[in-house]
Amino acid sequence: MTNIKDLAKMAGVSVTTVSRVLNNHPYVSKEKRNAVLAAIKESNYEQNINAVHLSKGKTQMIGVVLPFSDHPYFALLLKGIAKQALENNYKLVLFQTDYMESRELEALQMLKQKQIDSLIICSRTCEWSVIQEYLSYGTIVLCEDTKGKEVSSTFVNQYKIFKEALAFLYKKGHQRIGYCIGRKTGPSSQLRANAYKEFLSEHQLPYCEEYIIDHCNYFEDAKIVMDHLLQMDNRPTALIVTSDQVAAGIVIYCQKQGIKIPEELAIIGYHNESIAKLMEISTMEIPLLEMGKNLFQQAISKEITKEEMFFRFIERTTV
Amino acid sequence: MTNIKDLAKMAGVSVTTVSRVLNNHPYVSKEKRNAVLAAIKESNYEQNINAVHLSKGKTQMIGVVLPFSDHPYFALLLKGIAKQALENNYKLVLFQTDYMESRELEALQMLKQKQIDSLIICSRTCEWSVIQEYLSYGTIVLCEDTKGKEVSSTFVNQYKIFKEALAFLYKKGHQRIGYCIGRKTGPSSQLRANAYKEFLSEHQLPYCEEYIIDHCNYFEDAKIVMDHLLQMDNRPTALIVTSDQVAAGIVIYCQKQGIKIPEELAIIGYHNESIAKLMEISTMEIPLLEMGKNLFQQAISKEITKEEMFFRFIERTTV
DNA sequence: TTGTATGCGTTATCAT
DNA sequence: ATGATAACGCATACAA
Repeated sequence: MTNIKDLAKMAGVSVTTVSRVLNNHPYVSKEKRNAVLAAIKESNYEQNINAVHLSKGKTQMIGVVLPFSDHPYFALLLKGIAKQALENNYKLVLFQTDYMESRELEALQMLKQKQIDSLIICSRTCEWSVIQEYLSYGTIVLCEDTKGKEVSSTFVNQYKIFKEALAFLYKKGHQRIGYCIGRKTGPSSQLRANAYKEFLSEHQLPYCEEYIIDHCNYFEDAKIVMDHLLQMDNRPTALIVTSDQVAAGIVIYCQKQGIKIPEELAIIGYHNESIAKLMEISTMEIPLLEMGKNLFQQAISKEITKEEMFFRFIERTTV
Repeated sequence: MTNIKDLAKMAGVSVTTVSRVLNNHPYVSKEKRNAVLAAIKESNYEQNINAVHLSKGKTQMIGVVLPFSDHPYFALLLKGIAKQALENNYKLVLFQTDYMESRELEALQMLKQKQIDSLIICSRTCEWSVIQEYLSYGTIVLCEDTKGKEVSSTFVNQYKIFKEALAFLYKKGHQRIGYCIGRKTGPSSQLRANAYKEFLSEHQLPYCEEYIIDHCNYFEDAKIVMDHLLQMDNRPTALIVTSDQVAAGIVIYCQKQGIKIPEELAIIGYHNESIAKLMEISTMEIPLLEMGKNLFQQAISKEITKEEMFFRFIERTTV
């Protein structure tokens, strides 16, 4: 492996000069520049990027924390981030956490160790207080409403979305409304739970634990939902499902079981994933690609900003 | 930021000793070790990983090249890779190429620059000859049958899979068989095209350009397929679709259009994605998670190995 | 068991 | 415009 020193020798100049042409700095004569260029070509030279990183104290790499990459929500978010990273000449380091705190900590650790310049946490498991400790080591960006906190974030108003879905269903005459979520803990679910409880008390409806179904992430989780529903005495007439993928699964199951949608069970999905368009599932559209782009921009920006993205209810045939 | 030198001073030892306790080397007395540990705690010290990388010449990072992360095929592959990376304490750098050669070259470049120790190329765009040039800079792993070449690979026999799907359909009485692929170029499609042509000539069937539909990656691409199909005079009676996601889209479209499956159109999907189970789509199962794991292991292994994974036809209701 | 000295490959500072 | 040389922070061969 030839290095910058070798180049200097070959070209008959100093390492400084070599570094200058390598980094397109001014103040280097045409002759010397050409000499260096020739040496580079001849030696098949390549920068050792780790040395550059050490010297500069930056890596042009950004970490992305997400629970799993094979879920449309995160896959789309990631796609948006990746697109923007590419345009800005940054690399992405992926942390797939499965919602395990230890893995999120690893990512935070890498920020502290300077292996990544910033960290985008698409869905956090750690308490806010632990994330806070790492704020001084680099930019951290979250995908939730961070209110007065000292971090940038791009988010949608999960509370409002849920409220709107509930209101729509109520207006359609539904009184027994259930919902499916990915995990009970986590900031979004918290907001949804609040919205749900408020909705119930506003309309003096009873709270029914059974109506909340956890661990709904993939198509196949629809089976759990349906099994759960079918054994209930007084099952909900409508379901808010926080992922179109799961909503699609439920629709298909209902077809098999002969349960009419929306007459016997109304469904509102989330995100407006492509399956929702295809299957004509009513859904709360969330601009995931845009959010991904935004998250990335915030990751490389010096300023702390909070950007709320807009959602939109799309009425189709399942409600 | 306190560094190893500061620690040494604080603990009253040499940097070497500090380095030793940092790396859990033997030959350091309890007292000194404790002194160092205390200094670490007190100073809130953290290794600068870039310096470690430079010094060691390795980064414990592995690159992953794939066209897009929001496609079940690649998302699943990635999930398998990520799982294994985690267990082996490696980090993943993601290269989303959109099938653009320049982006694949960037990844190759990073290998050359030593930013990553190895590179896993899930789907390549570059010619083999250009990849070959980078072999000396680190381990490269491919996801295709690499025959006699000097690279490790984990793959399924795309030729055989396609042949088997065709044979099955033929046995069922189909003579006009079309197929949908993600892109016409690329190693897999080449093999499929060969299998297809051989199949046709074996059974003295006519080759019909129209029967091959390109750019089928997502649910929504099913629309293109159907539009294409519906305007044909003599459309195929069966379709091999190299992604269950697209297959699912086609099934749904057919339901809407009143086209009976499998009577009017038989369908064989690929991968046995979860949507295929749910919708009871016949499919060629491919162990993507396993392949991902395998790819990773090969990436960190010294030896060059080729591992063919087994596929399996799962007959359900669409054929 | 411990420490000294050197190397890793760059960039940045400061002369000239 | 050019070049010595000092960082950057750590690992390690070698010496003791």
